[in-house]
Amino acid sequence: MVRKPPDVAASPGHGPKPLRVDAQRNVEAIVVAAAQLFAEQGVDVTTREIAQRAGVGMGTLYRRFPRRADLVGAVFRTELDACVAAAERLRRDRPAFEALAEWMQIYVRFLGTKQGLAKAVSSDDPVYTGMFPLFQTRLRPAVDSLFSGAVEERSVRSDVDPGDILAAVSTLCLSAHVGRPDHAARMVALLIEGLRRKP
Amino acid sequence: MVRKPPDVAASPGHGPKPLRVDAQRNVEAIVVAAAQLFAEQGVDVTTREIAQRAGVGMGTLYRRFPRRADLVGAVFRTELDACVAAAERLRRDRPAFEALAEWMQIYVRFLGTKQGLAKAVSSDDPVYTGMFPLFQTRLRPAVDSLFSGAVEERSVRSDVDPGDILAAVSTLCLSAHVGRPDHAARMVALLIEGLRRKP
DNA sequence: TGACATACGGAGCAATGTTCCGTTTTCCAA
DNA sequence: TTGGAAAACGGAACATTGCTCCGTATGTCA
Repeated sequence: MVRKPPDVAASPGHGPKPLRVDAQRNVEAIVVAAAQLFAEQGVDVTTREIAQRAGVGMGTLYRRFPRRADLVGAVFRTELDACVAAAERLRRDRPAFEALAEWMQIYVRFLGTKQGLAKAVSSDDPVYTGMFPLFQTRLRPAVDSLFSGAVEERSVRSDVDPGDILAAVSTLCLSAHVGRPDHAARMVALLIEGLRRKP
Repeated sequence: MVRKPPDVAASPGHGPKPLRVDAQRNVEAIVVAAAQLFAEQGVDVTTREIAQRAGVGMGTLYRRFPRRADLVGAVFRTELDACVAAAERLRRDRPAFEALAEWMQIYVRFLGTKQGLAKAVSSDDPVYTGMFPLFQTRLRPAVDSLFSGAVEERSVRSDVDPGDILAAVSTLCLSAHVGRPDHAARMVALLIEGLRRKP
């Protein structure tokens, strides 16, 4: 019953079939247009508007992204990479606890710029539901590394699941409830504090 | 541009104008039907279905609840009271920190049964946006009382805003991201732990 | 270079929130 | 008790929006 998501990334060389050049061009135009519009107006922009901005028809858009959610997912995924890179950099350059705490705040700010995606992610649409696990999958190795560093350093408790923390922080940040913009940052700080190993 | 929410509670005696008896009956039928359907199928049930279950026409439903969100809000508000009552009871019957921690877990479970309302609350529709502050307003006195008890008892830090904590816990619980059902409970426990006053 | 698979565009479909309006019911003053 | 105005009712019709269909155009390759 669940439709298979489209295989559209065009990773070099090995995929089941290369897209025709016009198709490839259009896919890229669509993702760029969607990213722009999401940033400008939130994830609720209509598919019509996205297609128009990309200079393609509805049919073209839906051929590549059979469900609206697939497009949201594609844009989302694209923006994830910088965050992973930041984690790796901190892990290398800083003491473990500091790296962990600081990356969390970076992550908070990163998600803060993505307001409006909360709705999408907390929807019960299967495609969106899958997006959150994706976040986990993608970020997990980096966060695990930060965590295990801190555990070795004996600066945080060892009885918590890094995945849980990641999920909690994401939730906190993606929520549109936050009144003052620094609310999420403070709550995350508190969470990290609860994490610190007691002497 | 923002429509005024309907004044439909029919608090005894003083309102601007009493509803006609048939109208009053229908309002109640609608709220009851909506509550049932939200519980059974989530907040996404169609207005048509709600009207049908309530045995009224679309016109009747929309006369009382000009926007779908108004109805969601009405149901939401109704379910809030039990939670406030629980807080007051705990405050009376238990040591302060224990009361605080336990109420949080009650709140977690309470919200846990309301899955699917996350979407509504994190929407950017002005009516929904106002719903979260309402939660705060309604629960705030009870939670403040629990907190100030614990602060007097010197068992929690005094530099945090109870409202922040309430918001964070709500966010954590209303989120549909939680994989295992006890995730929220554990995160909240961690938050409370971070709250505890260090010796 | 021609034939065919692939891709394109956009009109049209279905679902759903919301409005409109002719009909029915309640309420109250005479 | 009753007559009529105000309030309320029901549901067909409208607007928006995600998504599908299909006749036409275009890239690809022998």
